[in-house]
Order: sequence, then structure tokens, then C-alpha cells
Amino acid sequence: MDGEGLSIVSSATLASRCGFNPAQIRKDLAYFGGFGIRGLGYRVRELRDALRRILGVVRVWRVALVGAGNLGAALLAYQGFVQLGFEIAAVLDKDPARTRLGRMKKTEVLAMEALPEIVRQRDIRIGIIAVPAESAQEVADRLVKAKVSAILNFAPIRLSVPAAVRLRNVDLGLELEGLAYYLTQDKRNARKPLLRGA
Amino acid sequence: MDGEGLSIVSSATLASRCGFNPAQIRKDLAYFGGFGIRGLGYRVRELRDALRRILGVVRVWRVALVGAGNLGAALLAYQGFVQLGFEIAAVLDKDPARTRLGRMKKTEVLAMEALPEIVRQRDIRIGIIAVPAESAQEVADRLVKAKVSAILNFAPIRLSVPAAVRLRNVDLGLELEGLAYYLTQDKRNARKPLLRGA
DNA sequence: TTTTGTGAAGACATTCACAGCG
DNA sequence: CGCTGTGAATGTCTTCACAAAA
Repeated sequence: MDGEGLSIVSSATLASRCGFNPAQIRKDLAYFGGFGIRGLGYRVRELRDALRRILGVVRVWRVALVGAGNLGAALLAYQGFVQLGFEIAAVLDKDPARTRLGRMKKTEVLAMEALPEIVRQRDIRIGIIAVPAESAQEVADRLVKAKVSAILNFAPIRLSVPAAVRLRNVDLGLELEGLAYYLTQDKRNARKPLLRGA
Repeated sequence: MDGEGLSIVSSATLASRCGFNPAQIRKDLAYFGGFGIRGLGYRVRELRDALRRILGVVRVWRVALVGAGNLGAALLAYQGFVQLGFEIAAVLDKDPARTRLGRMKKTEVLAMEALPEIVRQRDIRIGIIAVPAESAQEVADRLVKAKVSAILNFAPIRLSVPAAVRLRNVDLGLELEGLAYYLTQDKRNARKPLLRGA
């Protein structure tokens, strides 16, 4: 909106732009401290800066990416991260030689053994798991031992980590399943007695 | 569980395995029709089959993947899909020649012009958007025009599509932001007066 | 005026606790 | 007995509606 030259925005506009209810927007923003102006709305820049601060995006978070296969390469190439204040400060792989990115992108791929050292040296706080399901728990354990505070997991498996470690899962298969569920509800697939029986 | 030789499972076991409350498990399963046995639990295979039917995973869903860059390649390589009943029946790209996968994987990359035809021919119902944010809305429009019923969007942008089309978003940046938010709450980053002011 | 911030109402979700059934 | 299925109780989230403020 700042780019569009808007300097003020109302909860109603925000709501319609992102598909929520205006009251929702106000409640949520007010929860963090009420930086709107009655009768007017929210100053766009001020709001943006406040949200950045709240989300913790003012500082740069250094991230360790574990798994340099296709998904790892995609994440490494993903532009969005930088803008949001994330820096992939290290890429590791069980087998650094046989990766999909080699030394392309000028990123050296390290062996897993280097993890504790590199996390400490580069003050890394977040780990991304982009390895197959089989090795995901082991990688998670290593990340925890290396003292990252948060993990973003792309492996389709439920990891167990200490409560103190923030864990977030992105399961691509589950996302598709969610869509499939709604599709089966629709017209075409008749509402057969779904349940019971073979 | 079937693989582990378990033939019966209780809501309590299910709950502890996936981190929910037993009552929650029972409520949710009962909502779809009550296929448990009182005093005993749920028959594992029966439950699995019922869930598959409910989720619509008994049939194979054909998917069109748009965008053959890094992310597209990662999705194409992702094993999990097949097992869940998804088949990437077509890969398209604005510029089929300059893709990250070329003709590797034996998957031919088609030009966008082929979309309507291929969707019809191969009975594709789901589209995956793995293109940069700039072109995502255009791709979405094309998918809608080609009559897919659902879209899984990986571009970091809010798409607008007709209500009849199921839309699901996976925003990698947002996932990280969520983690960052919790990290800022923790010990280290002191709870400075977050709000107001520059 | 206009639009925020917010109690109160309403909707929705989770959990409890127990009747009912195998 | 043991465990499901389910009303009732509790808790949480969303929306309404309006006083307060610019």
C-alpha cells in the first residue's frame, strides 16, 4: 500500500483486501497496542513498521537449511526470504558431494558434522528440515542439540522436539489432501453413504 | 499402525500419537459416522479405509503443475504425492525451454497455451501454482478458465478466484515469520515496548 | 462526521463426564 | 469391564454495536 501511495488505511479496507471482517482486524491490531487513529484509520507506514516489529522481522534471522535436494534448492533460491529478514546462513547435507546444487549459487554445502559448530559461529536460530521423512527425526534431534530455537519442517512426518523449541510443519501432501476432501464433497462425486463397510 | 501389526486402536492411543485429546478424536470420527466399537476401539484397517474414503484419496486426482523452476522440480520429485493418490499429469511453464528440469524426469514441459486442452484431455481437476508472485494471478486465471476445481498456490500473494474454486495457499515466507514471531517473545529479545513510535 | 477500540453477544471448538453398548 | 459416542460445560474466537476520540 505504501508503494501504491496510500498513506492511511481503514480496517474495512484492510479487511476486504485480505478477506477478513473489519472487527477482526481492529481486535487483532488493538491487541498489540492500538496504533490507529479514530475517525481516520491506520497510517500505512506506521502500521507496517509496527507489524514488522511485532513479527520480529526488523532483525535478520539466520537460518540453517538441512537437505540440499530439490526442495532444498528451491528454498535456497526462494527470493522472498531475504525481504522478510531471513538469511540462509548455512546449507548442510548428509552427503554434501551428491547434492542437486553442488557449488552452484556459490553456497558451500556442509556435512552434518559441521552443524553444532556452524550454528554457534553464525548465530543461527532457525533450522529448516528439507530431507526425506526417514531422516527427519534424526536431523531434528541434531538441530535441537545444536541449540536452534525453532524448526520449520517440510518432511511429511510428525517430529517430536522439546516444548521449548518452536516447531512448524509444512506438509505438501496434506495440503493437497485438504483440497481433495473438498472436491469429493462437490457435485460430481455423488454423496454416496461414505461410511461403514469395505 | 497396520504395518506395525496393530489391528485395533483406541482413541487414547490415537490421541497420544498425534498430540490431541481423546475426546477430540472421538468427536471428529463420530462426526463422519461412528465406526468404532464400544469397549474396544477402532479397527485399524477399517478406520484407515474409511478415512481414505472421507478424504477422497481412494481415487487418483490428476494435477497440473504450473512452473518448472526450482520449486516445480521439487514438487515433481516429491514422492509423497503418488502414495496419497495424486498424479502430476502435466507440467507447464511460460518458457518450456528454459526450465530447471528440461526433459529430465522424462516429463515433457508444455507451454501455457496447451493448458485448456491438456486439462480437458487428461481430466485434470487440481492446479498447482509454482511460479513467481508476479505471474501467479495470471496463471490462476488461466487455471480457472481451464476449469480446474482446486488450486494449490505457492506464490506469496493473495489470489482472487471464484468462490466455486477451492484455493489453498502455502506461503513459505509466512511460515518462517510465524516462527520469528515466537522467537521474539522469548527470553533473549527483551520485551522492549514493542509498540508505538518509530 | 468517521473510524477506532472494546464490552457484550453470539458462534464455534474443545473437553468433561457418563450413559450405553460390545 | 473398557471404550465409544454424545449431551452438557467450558473455553476460545469472531462478530456486533456503540461509546469515545480525532
